[in-house]
Amino acid sequence: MSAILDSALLETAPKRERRKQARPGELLNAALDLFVEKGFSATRVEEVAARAGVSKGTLFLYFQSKEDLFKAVVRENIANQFPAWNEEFNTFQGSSADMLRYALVSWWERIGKTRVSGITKLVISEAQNFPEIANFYQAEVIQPGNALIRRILDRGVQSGEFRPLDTDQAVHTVVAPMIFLMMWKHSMGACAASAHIMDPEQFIHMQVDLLLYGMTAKSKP
Amino acid sequence: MSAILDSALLETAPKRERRKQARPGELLNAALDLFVEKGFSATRVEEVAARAGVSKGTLFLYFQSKEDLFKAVVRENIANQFPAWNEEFNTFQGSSADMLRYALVSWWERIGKTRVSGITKLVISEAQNFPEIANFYQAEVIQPGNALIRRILDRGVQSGEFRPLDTDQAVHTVVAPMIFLMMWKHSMGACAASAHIMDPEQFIHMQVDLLLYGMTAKSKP
Amino acid sequence: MSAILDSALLETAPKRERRKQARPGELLNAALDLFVEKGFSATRVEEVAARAGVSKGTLFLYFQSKEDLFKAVVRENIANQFPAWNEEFNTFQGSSADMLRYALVSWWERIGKTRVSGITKLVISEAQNFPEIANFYQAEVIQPGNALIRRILDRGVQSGEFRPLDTDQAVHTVVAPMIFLMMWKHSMGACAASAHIMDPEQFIHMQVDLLLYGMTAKSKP
Amino acid sequence: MSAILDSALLETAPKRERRKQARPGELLNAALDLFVEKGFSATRVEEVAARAGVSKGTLFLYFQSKEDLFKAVVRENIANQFPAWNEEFNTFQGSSADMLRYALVSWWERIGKTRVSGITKLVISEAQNFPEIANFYQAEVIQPGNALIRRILDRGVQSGEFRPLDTDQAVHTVVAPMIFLMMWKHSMGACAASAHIMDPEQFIHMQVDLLLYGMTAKSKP
DNA sequence: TATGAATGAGTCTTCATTCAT
DNA sequence: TATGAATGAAGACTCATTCAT
Repeated sequence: MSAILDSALLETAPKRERRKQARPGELLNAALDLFVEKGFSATRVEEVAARAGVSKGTLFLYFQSKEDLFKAVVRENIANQFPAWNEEFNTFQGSSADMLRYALVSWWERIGKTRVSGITKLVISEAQNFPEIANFYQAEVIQPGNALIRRILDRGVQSGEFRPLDTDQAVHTVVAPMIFLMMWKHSMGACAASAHIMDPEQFIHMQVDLLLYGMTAKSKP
Repeated sequence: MSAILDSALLETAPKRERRKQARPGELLNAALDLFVEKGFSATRVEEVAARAGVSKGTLFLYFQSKEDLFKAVVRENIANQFPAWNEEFNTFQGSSADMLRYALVSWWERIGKTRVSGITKLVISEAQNFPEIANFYQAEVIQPGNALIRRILDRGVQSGEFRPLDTDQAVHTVVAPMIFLMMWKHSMGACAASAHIMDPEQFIHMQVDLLLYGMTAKSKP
Repeated sequence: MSAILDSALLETAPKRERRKQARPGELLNAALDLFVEKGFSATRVEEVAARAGVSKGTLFLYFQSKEDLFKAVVRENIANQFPAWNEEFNTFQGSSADMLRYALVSWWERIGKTRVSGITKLVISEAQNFPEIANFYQAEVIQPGNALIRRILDRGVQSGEFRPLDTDQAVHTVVAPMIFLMMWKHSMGACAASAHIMDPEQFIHMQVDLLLYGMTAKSKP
Repeated sequence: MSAILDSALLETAPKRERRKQARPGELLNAALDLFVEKGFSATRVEEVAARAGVSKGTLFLYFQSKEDLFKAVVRENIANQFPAWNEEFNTFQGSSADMLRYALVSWWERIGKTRVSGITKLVISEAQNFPEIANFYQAEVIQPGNALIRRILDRGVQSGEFRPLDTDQAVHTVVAPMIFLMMWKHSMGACAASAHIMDPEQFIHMQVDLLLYGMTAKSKP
């Protein structure tokens, strides 16, 4: 079939295609791509809409504002995962050391290695210019995430597996390397020259080793 | 004649004249503050001018564009330091191991711990949206910086102090932790909760120890 | 058959059917509320539809445009009353003075004191921005209304009860206070502080007294 | 000189004419025109700018927002007159009856008969949709205006010229007809057919007569 | 050199109206 | 008939850059 015929036929295709429930998902997907690629401020809602194959107005049918769109992206891709994680942790069988390692490794699988981790880089980069977003992220991601980690640490302390810890503080020691990984991946890691010099999985295991060594030793964390 | 010498000499000039000559410096200083605080895109040239005590139009007398202003900030604060470093390295007396440690420690003193390190965070955060800036930074900072480090490594290899290395690659291993430190400082490090969990000087010495261990060992870098 | 009779008959029809038939009426009712509350321009068709319990699309099934909806509101609530008034006036028994008083008092009862009077305020407030609406209102409300009043005046003049008058002009003298009342009610009258300083019924009777005095006196109107 | 030469010469005229301090005044003047003609909501800032002979951006150089522009129009044309009025009232020689008449007549001369009175119609028409404007107008125009009138009434009561009054309430009785005049002028009065049926000056004097009659009589206000 | 007035392209957001189902 | 998804033109406001003085 010739290109001419093709385009002629396509002319008759419905211009207003309706995909109903699919739309929000397509928009969220496009938004995730662009937010990760360009950041919050530099992402144009019109481009998000275009990438999702809809007009600008359609986006505002599903999301009240650009900020709202961003929050939805965060909820869809990160915050929504917390209940499942909570569930997993409730039923986890094994030592707290294994649990910590499992948590970080599976975080890497589900978040860190995917484009979703770009969201964290974005928030860190632009939080100062968008306080509302910073607060939202703090409340919906950072606090629940920290709580999840603290549960593991508390579990280990209570079982005597870990030595007594200020778990509120120790949480940061666990989380910091993960944040570093995300920053790395979406900045220097995106640069060909630097990409190979760190293996994330290896890095995570090394961090876990370090952490466990510190938390089982008798000295301060 | 360096800007630093300039301003020193002009201290004695009549105030009006001195201010005139000092304008670019004041603008660069204000720009550095604001770029570090808000990023490139979110910094308003008008605010830079206001903070320097001049009008918006005056800024464009000295700098052709916002991008040009940014480049000048980079040159003034980073690129300009390379000749001095080169000089120091030419005359450095001591082992290459000492030289490497000295390089990283003095980098921390002169760049890393100052607000200048915020520029690197900015570039990493926004490079994707401003390719021209990325290229400029690559050419004027990253490449000279890497060259400087490679000189140390080459020196060590040639003297037999270090084992044979692909120094082009090894450079990244040296630089990456420094970049990490800057990202940390200007993102998580700015957050009170995370600030205390890492001591930069200690971190640098640890990294140097690791690097030297790796580079003097018989295994691959 | 009038809309009122329609809805009375349909009371006994099955609920679903009745609702179907009732749709335009519900829309007109909601539209009247919102037009009066917010004005023409600031009223959102979507809100009208929502208040009528239907979707935005349904509204456009019954009314071609927002303007058309407005015209229907005017017809339903004002213009439709003219035939009945005409009928009443045809069969009115009594002096023309009584007739004039009756006309104004019953206008107050049926229009002035109800939310319908808000329409007049709206038209006066926004006519300049919507010439089409201004023309429509002129043709469908003002002219028939004036004609109605002129009939009374002509009747009085012909019977010798009133002195010879340029009734085209005199009509304005009769109508102006009614318009004032509507403006008052929907602007200053809505303000608590001013609400009590005028009693509409009293005002109307006073106006009628004045008018009759003027029209029966020997001097110019 | 031919049209061609003319336009050729005009090509060389500066496109960016600078009139400095004149700008805000020109913008306020254009804004007053358009606000009165179209109302607040329907007035486009771009059109205001165009009428003032400047670009959209220039308007925002002088006024932070459309609302701010409107407030400036009100201040410039109405609120600014209160100090002068206060001064006049402080030094007024004569009876309080004369003073009241003088106040209303000079109000008509300076406000009522000018396009400025259109602002009051606008506020009354759109207050419901712009609460911020309503509050502003209440605070900057209505309250000072009422205070001015109350001073006259209080003066008359204290001198015994007027009978004891609840002057807070009586103020509305004085103000209402003025508001009516403005509404009339900018709605029905703008309509050719109704324009002649009321003479504002005559109306004002009649109102004053009525008021004075009521306030000097022994009955309730 | 220094100013600051002026510009206009670009951005988010709204809403009457259309159309496939 | 009824829906509600989709559109796109329009509007307020921003800001890097230019230019007359």
